[in-house]
Amino acid sequence: MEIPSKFDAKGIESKWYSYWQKNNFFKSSPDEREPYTIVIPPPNVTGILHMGHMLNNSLQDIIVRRARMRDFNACWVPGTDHASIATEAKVVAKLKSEGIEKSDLTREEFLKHAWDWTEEYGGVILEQLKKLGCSCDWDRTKFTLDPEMTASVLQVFEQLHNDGLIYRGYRMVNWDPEAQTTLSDEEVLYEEKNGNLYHIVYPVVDSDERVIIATTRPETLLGDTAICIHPEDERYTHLKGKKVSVPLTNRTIPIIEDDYVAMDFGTGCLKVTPAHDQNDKLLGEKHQLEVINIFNPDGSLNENGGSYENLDRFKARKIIVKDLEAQQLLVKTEPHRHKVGVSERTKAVIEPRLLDQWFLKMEELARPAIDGVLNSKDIELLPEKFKNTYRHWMENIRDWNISRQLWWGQRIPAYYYGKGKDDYVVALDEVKALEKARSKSGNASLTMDNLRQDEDVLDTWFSSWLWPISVFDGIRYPENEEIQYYYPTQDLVTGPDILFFWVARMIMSGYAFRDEKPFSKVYLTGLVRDKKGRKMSKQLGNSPDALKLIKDYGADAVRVGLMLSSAAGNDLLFDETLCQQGKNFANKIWNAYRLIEGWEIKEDLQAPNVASEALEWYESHFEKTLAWVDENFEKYRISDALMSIYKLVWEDFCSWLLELIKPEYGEPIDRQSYNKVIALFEKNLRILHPFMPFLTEEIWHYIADRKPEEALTIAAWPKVHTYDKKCISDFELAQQIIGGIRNFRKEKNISPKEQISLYLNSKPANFNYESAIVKLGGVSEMYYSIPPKDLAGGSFRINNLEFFIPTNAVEDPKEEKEKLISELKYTKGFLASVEKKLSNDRFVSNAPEKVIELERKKAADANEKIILLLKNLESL
RNA sequence: GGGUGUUUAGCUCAGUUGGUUUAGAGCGCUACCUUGACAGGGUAGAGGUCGGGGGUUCGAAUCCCUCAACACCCACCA
Repeated sequence: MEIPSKFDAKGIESKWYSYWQKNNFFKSSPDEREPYTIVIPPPNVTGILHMGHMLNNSLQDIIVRRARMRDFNACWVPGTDHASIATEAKVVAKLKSEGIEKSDLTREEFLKHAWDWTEEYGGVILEQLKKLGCSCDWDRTKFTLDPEMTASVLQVFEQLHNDGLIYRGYRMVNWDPEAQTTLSDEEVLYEEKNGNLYHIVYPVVDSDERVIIATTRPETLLGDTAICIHPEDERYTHLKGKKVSVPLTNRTIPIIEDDYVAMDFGTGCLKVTPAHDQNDKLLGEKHQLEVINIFNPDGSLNENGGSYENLDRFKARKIIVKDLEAQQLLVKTEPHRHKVGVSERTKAVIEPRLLDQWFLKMEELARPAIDGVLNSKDIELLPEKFKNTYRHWMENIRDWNISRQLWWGQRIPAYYYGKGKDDYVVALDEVKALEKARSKSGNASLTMDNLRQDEDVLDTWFSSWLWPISVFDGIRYPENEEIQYYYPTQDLVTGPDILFFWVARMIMSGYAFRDEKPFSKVYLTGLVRDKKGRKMSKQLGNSPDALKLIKDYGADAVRVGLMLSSAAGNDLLFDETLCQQGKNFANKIWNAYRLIEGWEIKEDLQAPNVASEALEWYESHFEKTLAWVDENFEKYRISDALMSIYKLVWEDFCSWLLELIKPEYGEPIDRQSYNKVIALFEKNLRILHPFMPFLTEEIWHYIADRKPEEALTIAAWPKVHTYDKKCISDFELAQQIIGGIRNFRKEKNISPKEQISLYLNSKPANFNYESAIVKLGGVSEMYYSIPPKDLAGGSFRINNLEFFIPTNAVEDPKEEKEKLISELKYTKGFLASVEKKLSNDRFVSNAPEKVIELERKKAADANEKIILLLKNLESL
């Protein structure tokens, strides 16, 4: 069969992916083997594959595939996240483009749209993962809004509420006026913005005096309920107990004192707006101030805004500033650069707002999660540097606001039956709620009509924090066979940006609901950045199209490209040329096979020495490399593992082994060498497979006609055997000598085709692999003797061996001399540094024996070499 | 403002508890090679006073101090 000279990934990827699926290689169910479980960090259901997904899912696939080959029961659970804010924002935007406002829809109508959207786009990202080669058990695909997932979430809510950990609180929350929802602190971004510091006059009541206050938000003066000064601020002490009138209103407010005020900022005098600022709220509580809310949910002013009612907050600000100016109550406007909180999703400026919210107490939940990661090492966090960040966050953990004013998500299972603060019950459904409400209120005549379910939904993370448990339905059925078998999972691979949102909370939920860690190891990948070091994001448009990369280079090449540059936990500067490198590598492997496949085999031919020696060396070298690869895998140094395989295949297998066993053009190869080289090539394919599943499976089936049960995907990962270390070091010497000959040829302009003679004074003990030197060095005659005196030629040295090659090309003894002198200079310098150490008494008395011995050997070798070089110089 | 981390070849990074030659890899670069696996290739080579300064030590890229640049996280003084 004719094999094309260039490897083309396009034709084979879907072929092998469906082959794997058809044969159920990715399916897992509990059996007698040891499980190896990974739950996928569920991507947003409406998301599309970006570089971050490519990186962390490639990593997971590599780990899972290797585990599968090592005869673990590998189970990679896929799924998607409903991502309430992100998805709802997308649906709202889509409806808007169709002329539909969310506010015109009922909850049910809106959810219908959202589900339609989910059904249309929800499978896309999972299909994209298949293109990348991800070996997930697709029959297990979960979605965080699946009925059984929702049931688990509600059950957990009820349980935590019963335990008194969930409570309602009137809290200052981050309000997004555009999405009209609260945001968690993590969803607020702070941006440096140019603003103004407005100096506003507050006239003191019954006095001619005026107090000047600096603020960045003049419109909030409508909600001011006090002015605050520092008790020791002499500029203002005489105003104690007085009142001021609020400009543009007819209200008067007290002057209070608190050392919270910074005397050196602004005018040292602070306006207090308890309804719209966290710190002001605390001040207000302390001094029992009135709370005046001046905003509507959409950020416009409400009835407390007086004549400014219904104006948008920013419009109101402008007008208020103008009005203040007109009344000469604005004394100064100075530019002020400060950070403003904006919504991560909508970019709207956050408005702090007091609202009834649901909170989860975290301190108690955090305790075992702190211990498990930091003390008992029950969970390993890689790389370790994230432990500090983890500790810092966990030890200062704050209660979690779990309610969101959205529709897309699990609706909070709280039902109100009366007007009182505690007139509500938490129940899994309406029927149970009614029952509970009747008994709690003592009113048996309550009906469904009296019940009103809370309007809010739960934070998305409140469902994903249960992910490793709920995908196996371990919340509802804690004793089920699957959760018992697969939990705890092995590895979690994700980005450091969600260490707190998600990872820490999963750890807490694992200990809380199963009394056991959710995973043994957390592997945090770096963020993918572009060449300029910027984080890849849709906004910047600097993220390459993941699917286009796969199309252009092939999935294997993209995987290799990503892995080559991703040291654990370090950010990864992604450059498309890495994919080209991966593609070149795929082609190299492809052509290595093409070479072997093209050989004619002759059955009764004796294997030449050069081939059997080289094969023997590669066998040992493979074992040594494999041991190193395994070690790197254990440490999650996937990049290093790949690099050593890359070099093994490209350099050792292709450039050394194949070149050595390659028969002369047109000549056949013996059966024994052929079988061995094929067997070794197959071993290469096995360890390459987790990285490059498509290419390797393709070649695997080219090599032989194989049944599905012999597929590479389920073949065994090789076990490390003992190997011959001497054989490796002897071959290394031969490699150096061949390098020396090649260098000599280059310097003397001797064509690689021209055969040479090689002289070596005498044959040293470890001088094996002569056949390799002869073949790759282009040596026709090898002499173990001193070359005849009058023979023209040149010399070079490897370690302390001196080689001589006769050639007429050497015309320039001056050049030869210079070379010797520079070699001598280097060696002398080196010897001097070694002798300096050895002549230092303190070194000799303090350093370990082994180190000293080593230095002595260095000195002896250097001396020997100097003698050799001097002799050469003399003879010139 | 508080914290964590990074700084080694043109680029991206290793360097495993301080001691194996006077620091390594991949890519890139330079020169030469190419009808016979692969130019998506081969061979050889050049390239770094390990961010600056100070200290500990017989010995420092590695430990300590200090300065600088950069990155990220946490808090949010109106």
